[in-house]
Amino acid sequence: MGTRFCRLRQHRVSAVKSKRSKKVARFPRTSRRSFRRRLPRQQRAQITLEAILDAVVRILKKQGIAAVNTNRIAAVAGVSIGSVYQYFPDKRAIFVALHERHVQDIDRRIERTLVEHLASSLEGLIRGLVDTVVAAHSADPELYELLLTEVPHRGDGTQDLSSRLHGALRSALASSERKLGARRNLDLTAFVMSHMVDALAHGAALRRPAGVTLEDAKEEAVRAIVAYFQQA
Amino acid sequence: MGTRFCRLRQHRVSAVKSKRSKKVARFPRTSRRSFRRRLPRQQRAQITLEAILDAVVRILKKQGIAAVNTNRIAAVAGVSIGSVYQYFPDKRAIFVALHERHVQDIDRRIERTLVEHLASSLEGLIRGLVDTVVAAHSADPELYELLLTEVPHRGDGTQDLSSRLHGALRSALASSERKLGARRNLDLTAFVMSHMVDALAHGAALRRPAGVTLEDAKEEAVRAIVAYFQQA
DNA sequence: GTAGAATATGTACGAAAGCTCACATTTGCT
DNA sequence: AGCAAATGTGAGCTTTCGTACATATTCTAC
Repeated sequence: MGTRFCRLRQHRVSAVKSKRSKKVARFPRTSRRSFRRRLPRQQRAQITLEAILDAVVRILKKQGIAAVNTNRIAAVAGVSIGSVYQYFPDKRAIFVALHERHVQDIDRRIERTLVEHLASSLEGLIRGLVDTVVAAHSADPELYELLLTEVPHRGDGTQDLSSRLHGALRSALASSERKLGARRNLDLTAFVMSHMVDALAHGAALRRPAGVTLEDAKEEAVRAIVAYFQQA
Repeated sequence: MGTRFCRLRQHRVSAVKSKRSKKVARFPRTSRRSFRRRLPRQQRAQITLEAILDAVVRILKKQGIAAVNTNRIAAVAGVSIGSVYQYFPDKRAIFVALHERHVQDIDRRIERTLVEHLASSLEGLIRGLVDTVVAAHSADPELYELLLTEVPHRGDGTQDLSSRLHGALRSALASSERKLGARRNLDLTAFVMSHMVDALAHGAALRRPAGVTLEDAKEEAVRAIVAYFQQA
């Protein structure tokens, strides 16, 4: 019963329902509704929006993707179905927004890490990034796994984790403090390093083989990335 | 119009449809139908099954995931909707089977590569694996991307590419021909290398930054993995 | 405090999609 | 040929999606 999780916000029930005019001209089904309906301008709208996304997460974790339908989302969020469709054009858009929220969370973490390591050695930066990505995935591994495998989310590249890391590493490498030999291709180096950070941190957090501790995996990941960077 | 792609196999239309007894006891909706309905024993059943999976791929590539519904799958496969549900308990299971088919394809390629490189140097093996995985992803990058992002597929770990690579690399490393220092943890080394192969090959095939050629990316991937392995 | 904008409600409903089942057809086997 | 098992069929039932809209509540600005 999802109602246990409803928000406490209460809504008065309308005392009177007027008769509806039947046979109204309906919105044609063929029109494309790929836009988000309404942008939240007030804080309560933002709360509603978050409640909807949180509801999806709860249903997903407790009952699986098959149980996620729009009516249940509304019920668990403690919101009417009408409100759901005021912010999302369709069910799929809800999933995309959920992914976006997750990606933005990781983005913020990476940004913070970059700032913290402006003066660090390259190894320090690498270690910081690995820690950050591991932490991001470890915070809620179950959810992360579900988002990755069960929830469709459109692969438009730009919201891909390693492409964010690529940009971060590229500028870090380009900064005069940490020069790399002129012979090296900046993009190529950043490409390899970003995919290594992503994959190894992800693997360390979620796909560790038996007999390998998280600490060992993180340390080895850092060693591998540094080894690559320092190769002759 | 999906019908253009229908199989040519024709079915006679029943001349007479008997009246159905109304109000029959329906299959209770609550019962779990997580099993595959029927196992194909004859060749035509296997053909039907493949036709269904191929139909999904065609719809997916031409019209996107939103257009993939069970009725259309049946139509494009040139099969009745009933046949679809004789082999798959639900729509989701079709997606899972599609993933399985893909994973098995990659598995076969990896197995072949391993056999081919039984006598090769480690670098040769690494290069072979990178080539193989890149080739597997390059064969149909669009489909691969769709499968990964749009098509839900349940993440049960074992069908994960890098865990297959892990096993392969672990035994390759363990073979007496290519000893690694006793100080090194076999699982840990295989863990890092498998994730590197997977991520870098995948990245090289599908997520290459502008200005980096496929060849460069592959070569750099091999260099990075070898550098890790050879580090002091 | 009041007007107007923004937000929320929820029933009713059409369209589409998921899925079932009684029956028809084909195949393998003797 | 003939029978059972395997396979295939498709009308139609059930569920979900998403819309419409009249109405109710809350926020913001003045």
